[in-house]
Amino acid sequence: MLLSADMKGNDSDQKNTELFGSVPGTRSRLIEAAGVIFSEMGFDRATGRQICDLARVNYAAVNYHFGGKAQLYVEVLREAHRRLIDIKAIAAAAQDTGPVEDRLESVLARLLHTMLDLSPEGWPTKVFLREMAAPTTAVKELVELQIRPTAQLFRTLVGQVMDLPIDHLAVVRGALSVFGQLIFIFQNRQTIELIYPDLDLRGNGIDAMARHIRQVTLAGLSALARDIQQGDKG
Amino acid sequence: MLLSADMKGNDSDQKNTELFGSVPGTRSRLIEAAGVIFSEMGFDRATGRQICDLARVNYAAVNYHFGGKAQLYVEVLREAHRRLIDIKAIAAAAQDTGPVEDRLESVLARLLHTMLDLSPEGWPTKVFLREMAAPTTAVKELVELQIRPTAQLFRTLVGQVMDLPIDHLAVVRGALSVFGQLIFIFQNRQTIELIYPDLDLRGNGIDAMARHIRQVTLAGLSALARDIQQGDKG
Amino acid sequence: MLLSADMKGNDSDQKNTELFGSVPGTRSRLIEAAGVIFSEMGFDRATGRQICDLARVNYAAVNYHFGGKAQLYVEVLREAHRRLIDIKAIAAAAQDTGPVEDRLESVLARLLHTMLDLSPEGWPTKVFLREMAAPTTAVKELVELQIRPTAQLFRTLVGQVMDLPIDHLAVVRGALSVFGQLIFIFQNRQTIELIYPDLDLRGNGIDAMARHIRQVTLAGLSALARDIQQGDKG
Amino acid sequence: MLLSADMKGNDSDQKNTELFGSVPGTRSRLIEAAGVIFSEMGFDRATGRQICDLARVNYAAVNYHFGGKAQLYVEVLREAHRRLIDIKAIAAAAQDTGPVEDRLESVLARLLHTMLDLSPEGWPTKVFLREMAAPTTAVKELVELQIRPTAQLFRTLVGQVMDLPIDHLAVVRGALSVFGQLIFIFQNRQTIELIYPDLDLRGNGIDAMARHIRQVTLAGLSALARDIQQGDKG
DNA sequence: AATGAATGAGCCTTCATTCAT
DNA sequence: GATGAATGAAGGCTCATTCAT
Repeated sequence: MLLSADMKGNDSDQKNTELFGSVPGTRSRLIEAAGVIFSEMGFDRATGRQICDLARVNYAAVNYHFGGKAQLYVEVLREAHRRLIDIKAIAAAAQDTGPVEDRLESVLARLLHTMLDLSPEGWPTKVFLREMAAPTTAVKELVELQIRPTAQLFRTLVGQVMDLPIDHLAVVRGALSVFGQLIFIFQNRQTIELIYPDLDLRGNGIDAMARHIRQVTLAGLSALARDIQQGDKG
Repeated sequence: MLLSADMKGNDSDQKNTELFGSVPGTRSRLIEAAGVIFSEMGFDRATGRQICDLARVNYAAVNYHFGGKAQLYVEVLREAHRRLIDIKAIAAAAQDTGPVEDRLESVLARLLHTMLDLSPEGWPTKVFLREMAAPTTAVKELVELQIRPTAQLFRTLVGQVMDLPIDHLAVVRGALSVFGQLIFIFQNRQTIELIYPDLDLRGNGIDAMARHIRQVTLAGLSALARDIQQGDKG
Repeated sequence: MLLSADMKGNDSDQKNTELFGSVPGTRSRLIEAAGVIFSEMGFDRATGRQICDLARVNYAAVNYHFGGKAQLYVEVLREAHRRLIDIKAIAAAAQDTGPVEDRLESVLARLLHTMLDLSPEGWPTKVFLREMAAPTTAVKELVELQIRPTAQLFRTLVGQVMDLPIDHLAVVRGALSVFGQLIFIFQNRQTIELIYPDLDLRGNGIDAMARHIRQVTLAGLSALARDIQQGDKG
Repeated sequence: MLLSADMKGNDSDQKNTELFGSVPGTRSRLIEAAGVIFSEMGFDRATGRQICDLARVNYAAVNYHFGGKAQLYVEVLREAHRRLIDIKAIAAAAQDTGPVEDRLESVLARLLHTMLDLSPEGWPTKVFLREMAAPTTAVKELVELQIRPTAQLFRTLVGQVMDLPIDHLAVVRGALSVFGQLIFIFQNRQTIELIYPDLDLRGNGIDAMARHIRQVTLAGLSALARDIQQGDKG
């Protein structure tokens, strides 16, 4: 392989991308298009032709710029990560003062909206959660950079709700409960919509769903915490 | 005759050919082999050649017995769900007399054990979670035949737990909450183990996790139901 | 090959065919169905499945009874020949007394009707004329048995019209002129109907076409004959 | 570069790449090879591998250049008709001044020579007659682009010969008479030579045959026209 | 006599990739 | 830097055929 992704590196059409918003440069357009396609079809089902058609570039450009479909995928994951620093903002919000209930619901709503957003701009989250369910070797890096902070955040919040130390196993399981209800909806969205067509996962229903999860979780975890603190070890 | 006696003895044909078992089990061997391959590669990446090689069957047998790769896949999904969730047993448990809480607990325990007791190497688990997360067109069949009944059952149970009509949106969301906590672990086991290495999802930890979900869910849904019936519409 | 067509031979279900009109026997049904399919699709395009479906017999029956698709085709050609002895009747009519014009038109009309008949019973003519255009090795036999007599008939008629000896080259060419106008319509029927949709090749238009050919041919050949007999050697 | 100089020199790329001839001629070689194979085997029996082997081209080139076997076939049909009947020349001849009879004779002579002068080994002849006799779905394209204009031209000429309006059915049938005599020989040459071995369809006999058809047709149609105009409606 | 099961060969197509400019 | 042309490797499927009963 003559051109490694590293060699081509970080820029060289950023000049186009950033300055002239209209003609973003072949390489950038490819990543953007690949993000959209990969997030919708997954790595296997996505074809180079689809991506290049969407990016309006030559079909050989994938190999020219990235050395292959796989390397393009890695680059897409990296770009997804870059955009998802947004998570930090969420974490900041979680550390605000105020009742835990409000902070939890705010975080839930934000995440749900990001995940269920249908606009093509939402691909970073999607491609990223796809990787969680079917990890490739490329994902290890992402786990450290994206998932662990988010998980840590939930652990913190749940620890506060349950009034237990952060490394108590019940807190870990509690974080999974919250995270699970959230991610499950995203990861199985199509199937859910098939089974429950009267459930709105696109408009206002998203907020309702966030509130629902908050309510169930708070009550459930509080009850559980009470049990535990009365000696019923998990 | 290409099938030697030991070949036929080795695999699980006998238990697979149900009711009026047909004779040599080519069909069963295909499903079993396809399950293994599909669970490892996914539908797209799996090739008919791999499956037939593993099943020690002629390559045209897929078409002869199932009409194509896609229909074989559907059959594999059916078999997977059949092995994962014994709906009848669940339904029976759900119709037992006794407090709703106990019945829900019983159903949950059953599901959790069915899902989590299986080693992650078992293809039914893998192929099933793969499909729910990245639905192919085959999912419609599966939904109608297998998932919808299960979902309906959950809706009924949750409706009883919450003492709300089955088409109340809070019941639908409640069913998702329960299902979500289960399936999420299922679908993201690898990632979860990466992030929470101290959480045991293979040995005794399974029971602990089961108890956790049961406790959170029951308490959470009950509390939510109380709120709703006091006028706080979900 | 264990069973050659010859070995299976001529009968053994003729008892069914002729006596019980309702259940004609596998072998007969196969030939009949194959005739229909071959006449419509040609040998290459016809598939064994189509034939067996139409005949409502097992898919392996073709090989069982005939030893293969090719041998079935030979048998179909033979059967076509058997039914086309009808030609003899035409020849007889041609030798009737009466004006040549009438006899020619009668023969033309008869042939045209047979050729353009759309009922599935018309397959013998069709499968046979198909062979004329794209002769397989199986056709040689048919040429002798079917085509040569018909050609001879036309030569006779044309000879009478032109008042020339039967082996005069002008007579041969004249026969081709008549035959050509006829066969061309059959062999290119679909194309003709595409180009001249207002031309009726199904109902009364057939008779009109026969009369047309008779008129053109008679006048044209007569004129040509006059020229020749005045010394203008063809 | 796989194409050696002699390869490129041998075939007829130069004359095929019309107008803005592209560079290496893979496409042309494919059409030429496909013509040969299709003419010998028919569309169904011909295989892409045969064609590409003959063209010394990669097997995927068919799809790349034409989008599939079917579209390649259409292109071959177009090329065949282009070579067989130079419509423009015919149309020019038809619009010459002078008596209609002369113009018809001129057109007929042209067609006959184009068709019959070609050795039966020339694929354009074969593939074209094959298609008219056993139309595939590709025939519609061909009809619209090539056959209909030619047919229209004949209708015009015959209409002038017969002094009848172009949509008179007798004109349509007259055009068929002319066309039929030509094409029939074309399509059934093998069989004809089998039956009339003393008829020369390769050497000087072609001219004789041309003159024959011209004489019969002119005299026949004229006579028929006289009859019709005297009230004997066709 | 007849059939359901199973086979093997081969075809058309698609895909990611490389070549040459 | 970028692209149209061309490649080769499979992949899924269909077909005629054979096997075993």
